[in-house]
Amino acid sequence: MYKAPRGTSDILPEEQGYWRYIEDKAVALCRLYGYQRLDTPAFEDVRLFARSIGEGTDIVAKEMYTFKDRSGNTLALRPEGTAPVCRVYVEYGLDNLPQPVKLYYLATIFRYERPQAGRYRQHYQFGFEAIGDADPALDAEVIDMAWQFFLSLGLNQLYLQINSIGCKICRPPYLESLKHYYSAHVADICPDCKARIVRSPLRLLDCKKPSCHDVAEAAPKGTDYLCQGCQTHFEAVQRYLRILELPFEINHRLVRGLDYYTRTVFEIQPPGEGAQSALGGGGRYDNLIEELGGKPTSAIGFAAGMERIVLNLKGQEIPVPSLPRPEIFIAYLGAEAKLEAVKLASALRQDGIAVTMAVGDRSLKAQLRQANSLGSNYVAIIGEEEVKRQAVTLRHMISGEQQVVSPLTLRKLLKKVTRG
RNA sequence: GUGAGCGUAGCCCAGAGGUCUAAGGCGCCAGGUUGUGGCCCUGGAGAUCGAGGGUUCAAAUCCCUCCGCUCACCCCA
Repeated sequence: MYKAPRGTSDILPEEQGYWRYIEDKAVALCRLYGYQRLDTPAFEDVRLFARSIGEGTDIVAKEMYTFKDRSGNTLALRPEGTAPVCRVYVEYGLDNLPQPVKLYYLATIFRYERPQAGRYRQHYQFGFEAIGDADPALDAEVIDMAWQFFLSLGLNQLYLQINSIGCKICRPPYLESLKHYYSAHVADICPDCKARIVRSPLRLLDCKKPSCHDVAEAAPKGTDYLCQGCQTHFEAVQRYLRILELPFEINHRLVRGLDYYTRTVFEIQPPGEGAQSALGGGGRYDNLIEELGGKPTSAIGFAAGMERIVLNLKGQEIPVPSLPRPEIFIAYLGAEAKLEAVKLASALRQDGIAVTMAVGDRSLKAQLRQANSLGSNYVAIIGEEEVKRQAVTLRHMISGEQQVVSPLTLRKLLKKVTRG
């Protein structure tokens, strides 16, 4: 028997309420903040990702779904959402629009990873990017927007963490100092961290092993090494966040896994200890557009994992609106009545009313049972009696009241009742 | 890539060598009402017990291999 590939999942009708809920909130949020939707292909030239995310990152080194197509081009299923947006910005000359350009996406992301709770090989991300300005007020607006998104979903007790990882001027000296510090403490750290000293020093700070905790706590702080520009920027961001009354905290150990980040990085965490728990994260990437062939352009963005949001909505028992149900179910008894039922269903749909018609010539009892489980408020019953009288029996499923009316009257009644 | 746990009907699961022709609940179908749902009652369908091999007089149950799922590490949303 065929099964969904490892790390992928099917979103069955009964789950769709969560997804519609999240998407609706995302779209409403983007309207409020002035972001426009952008859809890009599921795959891109592999180099777009390799260059932007960083050759040394896990995502590029071992997690991309890379393939050659029949003409020999090497493509990759998108492993993140920011690079394609930047590609579009450069390719279509969006630098000619008033800046910053604000775009959002709801898209599938693909990474070849070992699946576990909240981590999949295909997942959905909602993300938004503001490209074309370095104003710290824009950082604050993006962080605010991310925070308001989760608030609008009804999620509680979230943590907002921010940090600054500097720029290409002040980060190298900091990394040197970090390496120097850790080299002096190799005896106290885990084997993974020893490897990180060379491979990805920033990640040293992120190690969750208790044994490394003290060493990381005492490590040089990136914010102490910021150049004048980055320092001023970071302070300004915090000032705006305070004005917005966002409950942020500075986490000196917050770093992010993609190479393109500069200055502000931030993450939103749910309550509890979950393993790979970040609901969303983002940051500034002031060099990326230029690296992709555009003019030097500052930008900042955010992305959230939709599956993790669903997980948290369920965990916090947040109710989501139920999906639409048929307004009326049409039951029939006998071949002649069936013809009338088909006609009535068509007429009601012309009126814009959601109709489910019974099929399969089953007992009235079975048909009503089905109407009940579909959750329709009304059932129209057409049997021999009704055919003879050119009428239908309209049953209200909540009160149980019934009346015999003409098809025309039925249409008028339903139009009135289902409006609004 | 590493480690741990788990695979019994569509779903949740009992079962721990013979009493298993595998129990129960949900769901599904039908009847209780010659044309009336939700509650209740009755009945029914639905399981190569993940696959293959082995031990044994006897395997859902013990052993091995494989496959799959889950959780954790790594890393990320």
